[in-house]
Amino acid sequence: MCCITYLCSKKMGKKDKIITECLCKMNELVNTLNEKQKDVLSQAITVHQYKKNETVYHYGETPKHMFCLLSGKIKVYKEGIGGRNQIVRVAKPVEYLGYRAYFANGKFITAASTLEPSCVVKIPLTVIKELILENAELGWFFIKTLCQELGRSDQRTVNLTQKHIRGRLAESLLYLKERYGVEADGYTLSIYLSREDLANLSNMTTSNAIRTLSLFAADKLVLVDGRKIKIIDEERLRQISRLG
Amino acid sequence: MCCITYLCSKKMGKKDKIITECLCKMNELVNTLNEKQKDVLSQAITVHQYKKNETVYHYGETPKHMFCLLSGKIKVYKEGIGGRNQIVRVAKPVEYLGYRAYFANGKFITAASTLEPSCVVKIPLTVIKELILENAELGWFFIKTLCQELGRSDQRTVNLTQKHIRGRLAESLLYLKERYGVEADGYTLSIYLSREDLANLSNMTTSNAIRTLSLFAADKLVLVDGRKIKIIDEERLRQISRLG
DNA sequence: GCAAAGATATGTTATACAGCACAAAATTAC
DNA sequence: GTAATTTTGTGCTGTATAACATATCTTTGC
Repeated sequence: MCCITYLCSKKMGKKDKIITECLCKMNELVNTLNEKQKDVLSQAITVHQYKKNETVYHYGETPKHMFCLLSGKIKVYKEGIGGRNQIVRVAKPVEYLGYRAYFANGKFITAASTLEPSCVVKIPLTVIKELILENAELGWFFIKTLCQELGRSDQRTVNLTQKHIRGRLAESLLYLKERYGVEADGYTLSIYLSREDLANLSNMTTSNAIRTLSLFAADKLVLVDGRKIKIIDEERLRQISRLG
Repeated sequence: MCCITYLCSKKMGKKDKIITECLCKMNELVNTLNEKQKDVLSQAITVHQYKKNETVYHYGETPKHMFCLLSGKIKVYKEGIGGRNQIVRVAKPVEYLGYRAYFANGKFITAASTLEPSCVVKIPLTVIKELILENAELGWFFIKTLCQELGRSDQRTVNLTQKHIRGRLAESLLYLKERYGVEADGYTLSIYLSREDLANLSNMTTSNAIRTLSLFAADKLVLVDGRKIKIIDEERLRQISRLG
């Protein structure tokens, strides 16, 4: 991970330009702020480039910053029993991470790492908390986001516990399509996960993720080429997901 | 379900007194408000008495009110595959329910019903939203609450998916103790759930909830008398929950 | 280019748990 | 007080899926 703004610190003009570009991408959040608050934020943030498979934050750490994913992809996961990880969500640009634990007065109970090279803005949590307490509209932004995530989390609990293995994998593939979309061909998922990550997302062993994906391919529901997955028959996939 | 304030509407003094008492119990929320906002709230709320096993809100309904549980106990659950319900959380006084779906712009994806006779305040969601947008401190109250619930939900996902049946039941018993506490004897859980509800909380069949609870009793971890459950050996229960 | 390490694939075995059947006990209804 | 219904308890069977073993294919490092 390297801090872009630090690297550019000797050419202040360029640094300011980078920060401005970041704030522009974070418009959904920034638009709630007045000029003074925008200034406070722009003084507080730093920009960082992560390589693939780098850790953004660790389980058990005390949260100091929240993260805004500007480009790339990040997985948020819990370390489960016997080294088996459970991916609880995947983030795409422009989404925010790492504030939940701080707002709930606790340490991180999840970890996060990049699935691809990613550009991330770090915002000190003390600054965000102050801004929320003086700006109700910003608070509302977080409330909406949290409510959506809580809904998704409750949904996931039932999906992962009650559906059979085929239903869980089908659900995950549809989830990935909904979150990251498809490439220009209209079929290939715009994310290349390892079978292990696919398994961790679907609450199954790696072997079973491989096996079940092969079965889906044999049934002509998907077309698999290494980590590229084309979703051919979305309707039947949806049906499999529904029926468990 | 009957509306207490309506029943008393001819004696305005008594009605006002009831509303004031309610606002007093809701102090954690009400303390964030100024006098004018308190007045808006007190004009908007109604008080309702629910019998045991009454539905507070249904799956699929459009949310119009949020609920504040003043006394009693409520379960929030999702209808799963094949009629098997999954209890996602249980509420105790004084906690708030039914606002998530509205803030996320959706319909209820859970249902809620009383586990005991319960007194509930209904607050129109439009009123709460307006108050949040003009009062950052109230927004912060909801952010904190949501962050705690989201953490609990993520935790539950891993517990329910990765732990074995004994671990899941142990976890549920500890969860109930932590949420509702124990009676004067220091051991008996202050909530009497049916074996079916205990199963729905622990993601297992009713038979297995009964069987596993009997095993716990045989192992002298708990003492069971009908729906009364005494937790005898909390330390070992905690161990079983940890190890899965 | 080759060795080493990691990811993917597939078959076999073991087991935890659901599903079902049925009995006993407790609660509710009349 | 008796019948009907619901809840609780126990045993048996089947099966979904984890766990393990092993082979092949792919990537990485030198």
